[in-house]
Amino acid sequence: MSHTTPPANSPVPIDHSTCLNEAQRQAVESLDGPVLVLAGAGTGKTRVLTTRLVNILQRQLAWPSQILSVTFTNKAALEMRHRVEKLMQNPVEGLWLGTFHSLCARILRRHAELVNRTPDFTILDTDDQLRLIKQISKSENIDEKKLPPRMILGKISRWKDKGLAPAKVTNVEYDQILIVYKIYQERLQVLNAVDFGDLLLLCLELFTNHPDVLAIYQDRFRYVLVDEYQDTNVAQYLWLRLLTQKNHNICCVGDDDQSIYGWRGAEVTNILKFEKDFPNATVVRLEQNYRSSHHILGAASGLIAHNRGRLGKTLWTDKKESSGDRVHVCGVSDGREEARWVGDEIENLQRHGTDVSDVAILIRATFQTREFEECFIRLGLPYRVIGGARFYERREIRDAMAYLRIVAQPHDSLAFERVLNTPRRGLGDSTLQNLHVCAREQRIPLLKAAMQLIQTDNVKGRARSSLIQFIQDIERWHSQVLQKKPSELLQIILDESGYTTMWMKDKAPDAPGRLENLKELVRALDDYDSLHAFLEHVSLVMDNNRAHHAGGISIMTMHSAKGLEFDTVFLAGWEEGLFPHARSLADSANAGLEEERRLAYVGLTRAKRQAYISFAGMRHIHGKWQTSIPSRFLNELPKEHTVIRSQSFLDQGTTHLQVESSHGFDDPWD
DNA sequence: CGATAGTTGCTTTTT
DNA sequence: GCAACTATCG
Repeated sequence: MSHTTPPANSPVPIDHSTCLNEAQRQAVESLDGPVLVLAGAGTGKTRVLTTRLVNILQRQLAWPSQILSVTFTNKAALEMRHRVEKLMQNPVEGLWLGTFHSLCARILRRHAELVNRTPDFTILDTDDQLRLIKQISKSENIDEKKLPPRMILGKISRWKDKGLAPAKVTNVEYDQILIVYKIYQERLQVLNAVDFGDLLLLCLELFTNHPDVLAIYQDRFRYVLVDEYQDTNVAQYLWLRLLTQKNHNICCVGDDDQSIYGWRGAEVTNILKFEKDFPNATVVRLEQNYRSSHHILGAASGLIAHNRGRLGKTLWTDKKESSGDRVHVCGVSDGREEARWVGDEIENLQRHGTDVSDVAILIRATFQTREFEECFIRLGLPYRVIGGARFYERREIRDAMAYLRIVAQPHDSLAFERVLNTPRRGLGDSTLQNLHVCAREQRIPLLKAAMQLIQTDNVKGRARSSLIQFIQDIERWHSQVLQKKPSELLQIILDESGYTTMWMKDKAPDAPGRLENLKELVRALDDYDSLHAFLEHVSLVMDNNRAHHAGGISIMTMHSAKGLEFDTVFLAGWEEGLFPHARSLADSANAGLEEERRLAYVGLTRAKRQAYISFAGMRHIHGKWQTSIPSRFLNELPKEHTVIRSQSFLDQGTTHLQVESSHGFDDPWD
């Protein structure tokens, strides 16, 4: 067969015959009732979903705005829209296409008053959340050693993932955390803010408490489509169930073997019990893989077969055994050598005509990017880090963002607090305490409290004049929000507040870099006409697609590689402790291990033609050298699909890797 | 209040 | 190896 999989970003007309048999095709195209497409990696799940979407549009069964399509990332949503428009040969206006979070935010803003917010509520990020939790912990006299804020936040987030508001939590075991949860929710309401979990939780509450509102959306969305269903959590499941109760036209696609977000509250059980939850559901199973070569598929299948508790699929391909090489496994001495080996291999591929933008390096943890970056810069290889060290999480960017927030939304107390004394203007802890007391007593935002305090003489001396100045500044900038372009306004704020000066005077080695980043932010703001649009974009999308259009080798975590495919894939750092990660083994029997194995499966199946796996004998972690032993996953790869390659230091004595492979891969230092 | 030096603890993965 | 917190002094 001459079937070839088109690159993810170049849509082609859908060839139904290659993806689906006749019965399956009918199920997908009949468009009536619930459908679950259960399929393995590389079987074209997203294409099936697109087919259905285009079918609905072409048959004009529904207006675009009557279709709700949920994808896992905003990037995937954009891509899907792009494909649909290509196939429809027209822009499609009004289609509701996005992530659960962005779609919920859209609904919530329309009914904000019903969840005790105003339509311009702020969406908090992790940093803001932690700050709040810390404040509450302190005022409740909770020992941060025994109950770290991170852990409290984690627990609260899990509750939200399950759709549990404080009143619904029954687990007495965590009574202290529950108290914090209650206060936290109250504080969010006062702040006119929501966090990520709230977007779903509040939307769920909105639907349950206001049947009239729910009815609007049930009528509106005649068709609902969901991608990556195995990664939905309970809240998302409940949300979908409410929405589809009327029309029952839900179509989900997913693969239980690719469920890798359990730590974030995703429930594989959602996909396992689909038929029970949506009666009369048609289940379509796709098992022919169109992506990977024979050996890659064999290696991945052999690996995932070690998991219990899966629906069980046998992926097959009609690609010939000769169509590709075995998976190469290579041991190296340390992280630096690993990077050099990968760099050498890529240069080799380049010489044989491979385009490096078809090559990806997939890693377990983000710190692994560094050595590859250093090496590729030295070799002059073009690369891009995807996800990685996030731009919007850097301190200077967050400070600048806080300035924009307080100027755009004067009630945003968290932003106010962040920049009150940044740069230093003599408004320290005591002034802040003062403001907090005043704000809490009258239930007003900090900025309002500040305005009141300067009318009285509760604040004296230098602090007083500083505060007056600061308030005047904010008011002036606020009055310019609609007049100036967002990028100009930011430049004005940064200069007038003394923020730029602060970093220019700073003699720390990273200060110039931070100034660069601020410039970059001003540049990014140029693409937006409204400050509010930008702030919404940042809180929901958060991804940094600056490097998006540049080609080059992609470096990313296996988690962010989900849904993508590459000609050649390097999987680095297959060592016990790193992959499977030590922390994932600690909890819940072998559930953590199985999720790691699924992650390995996801990683391997990203490759179309060639996969390389490497492991290092030592790694430089936390400034200390640590020896490591090869990952157990290496032993689980069927031997007939792998080939072991040795590298420099291993050359002399390490053919024993092969000889003793019945015992597995030994620690090269043994 | 702010600057500085010293101390801790941490890094799994992300919408 | 770094960032974020803490103690101490001016």
